[in-house]
Amino acid sequence: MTKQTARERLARAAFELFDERGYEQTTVDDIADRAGVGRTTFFRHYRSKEEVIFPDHDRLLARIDGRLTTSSSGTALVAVSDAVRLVLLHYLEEGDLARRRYALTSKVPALRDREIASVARYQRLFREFIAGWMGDSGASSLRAELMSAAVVAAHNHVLRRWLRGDSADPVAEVDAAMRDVIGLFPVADPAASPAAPGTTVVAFSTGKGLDALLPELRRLLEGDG
Amino acid sequence: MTKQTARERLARAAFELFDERGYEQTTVDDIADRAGVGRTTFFRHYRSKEEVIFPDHDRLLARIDGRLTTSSSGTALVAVSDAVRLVLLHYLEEGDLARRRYALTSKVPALRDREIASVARYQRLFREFIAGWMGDSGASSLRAELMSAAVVAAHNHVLRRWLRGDSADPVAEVDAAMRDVIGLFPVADPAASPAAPGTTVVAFSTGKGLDALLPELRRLLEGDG
DNA sequence: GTAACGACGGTACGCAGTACCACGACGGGT
DNA sequence: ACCCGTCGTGGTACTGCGTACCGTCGTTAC
Repeated sequence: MTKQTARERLARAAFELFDERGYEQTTVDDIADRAGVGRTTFFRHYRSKEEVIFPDHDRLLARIDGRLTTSSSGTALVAVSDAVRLVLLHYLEEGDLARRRYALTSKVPALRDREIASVARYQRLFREFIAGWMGDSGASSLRAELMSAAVVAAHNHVLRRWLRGDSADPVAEVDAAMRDVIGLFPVADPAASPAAPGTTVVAFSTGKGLDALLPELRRLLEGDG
Repeated sequence: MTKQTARERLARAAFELFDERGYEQTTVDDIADRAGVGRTTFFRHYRSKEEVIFPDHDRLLARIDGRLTTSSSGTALVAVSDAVRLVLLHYLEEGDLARRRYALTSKVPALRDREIASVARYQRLFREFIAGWMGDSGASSLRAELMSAAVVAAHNHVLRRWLRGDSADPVAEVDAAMRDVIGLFPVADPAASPAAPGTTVVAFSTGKGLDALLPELRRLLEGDG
C-alpha cells in the first residue's frame, strides 16, 4: 500500500464529486469528508475550491517566466512561440486530467472566468517580454500587445481543438499556427511590406486602377449609415 | 431636488467607500448603510458587490451584439472594428467613472479578473461573428481567433492609454490601431478574390468619409503601381 | 374602500475562506 | 528514557457574500 498523501486524496475526491454532482453542488466539506480529512486540511493544501482544478498553474507560469528570461532566440516572437509550445506540452502531459478540467470549465461560468484570468497572466508575461525585447517606444507597445494576443489566441485554438478530441497531432498544429502568427508580423522592411502601420489601405490591386475600385469603395461606405 | 433612486445612492456610496477604505475593506452592509437602505435592497439592484462597478456591461454587450448582427460592412473585420469603436466611445462617455473603475481594477486582483472575463466575452462575440462571416472551415477558424484577439488587444491598448491619461485623442488612436490590425490580415474576402498576389481593396476604416480617404488611396495606389 | 402590485426591510440560512488553538506523531539531543 | 521542537492535523468560531422567505408600507386601479 503506497501511502497516499492528503493532497492526492483530496484531488481525487474533488474530481469524483464534481463528476457526480457538479461543481457548484459540491461543498468543500463534501470533498474533505470523502477524502477522509478535516475541512481545515483542505484549505492547507488548496487555497480555494477552484485551485483543486488548477493546482500547478503557478509553477507553470514561473517556469515559463524563467524560460523567457533565459531565452536566446533570435526574435522575441520566436522565443515566445517556444514558450507557448512548453505550455501546450504541459497540458498534453496532463492528458485526461486536462480534458476533465476542460469539461468542467465549459460548464461552470465561474471556472471559465478563472481559466480566462489564468490565460491573461500568460499573455501579460508575453507582452512584457516582447515589449522589453523591443524598445519601449509607443509604437512598439501596440505591436507587443498584438503579438502576445495573437500568440495566446493561436495556442488556445490548438489546445481547445485537442481538448475536444479534434486534433491528432496538436504539436504539429501549434507549430503551424505559430508560423502563421509569426508570418503576420513581418520584420520591419518598409520597401517590402505594402501596408506600413499607420496607413489606411491595406490591400490593393495590381490589376485594376483606382477608377475600377471606386464603385466598390462607394458601395462599402454607403452600407454604413 | 430630484429624488434620487436607491440605485443611484448605492452606486455613489459604494464608490465613496471604495475610495476611502478600498474595495475589500468595504462590506455590502457598509454600502447599504451609507446609502440609507437595507442590505436586501442592495442585492435587488446589483447582483453582486462587483456589479456596482460594472453596472451596464451586459447592456453594452447586447448592443454590440445587435450592432454586429445588423452590420452591413464589407468585411467582418471592418464591422468588428466599428463595433470596437462603439465600445471605446462608451468608456469615453463614462469619463471620470471609467477612470475610477480603472483605478480599482488596477489595485484589486479580483476586479481585474472580472474585467478580463468581461473582455473575453466581447472577444468571443467577435470571434463567432468573424467565424460566421467566413465559412466555418478549419483554417479560417484560427484566422477568426487571431482577428478577434488582435482587435480586442488593440482596443485595450488604446483604452488603457486613455485611462492612464496618456492619450489626448483616443478615437483617432483607435482608428489608427484598427487600421494596423486590418493591415495584419491581408485580404479577407473569399467571394471577391482568392488570396493571390494582386488582389482587390477590401478593407478600410469607415471612420472617415470616402472623400477624406481618396487622397490617401491615390497616393498609395500610385506609389506602388 | 379594498384589492392587487411593487419596492423595501429584516431574519435566517448556506457556503467559502480565515484565524486561532489544541492534540498527536516524529526525530534529535542530552 | 526523557524532554523538546516541529509539522501535519482536526476543531471551533468568525467574517462576509449571496439567497430565500416573509411581513410591511405606499401607490394605483377598480
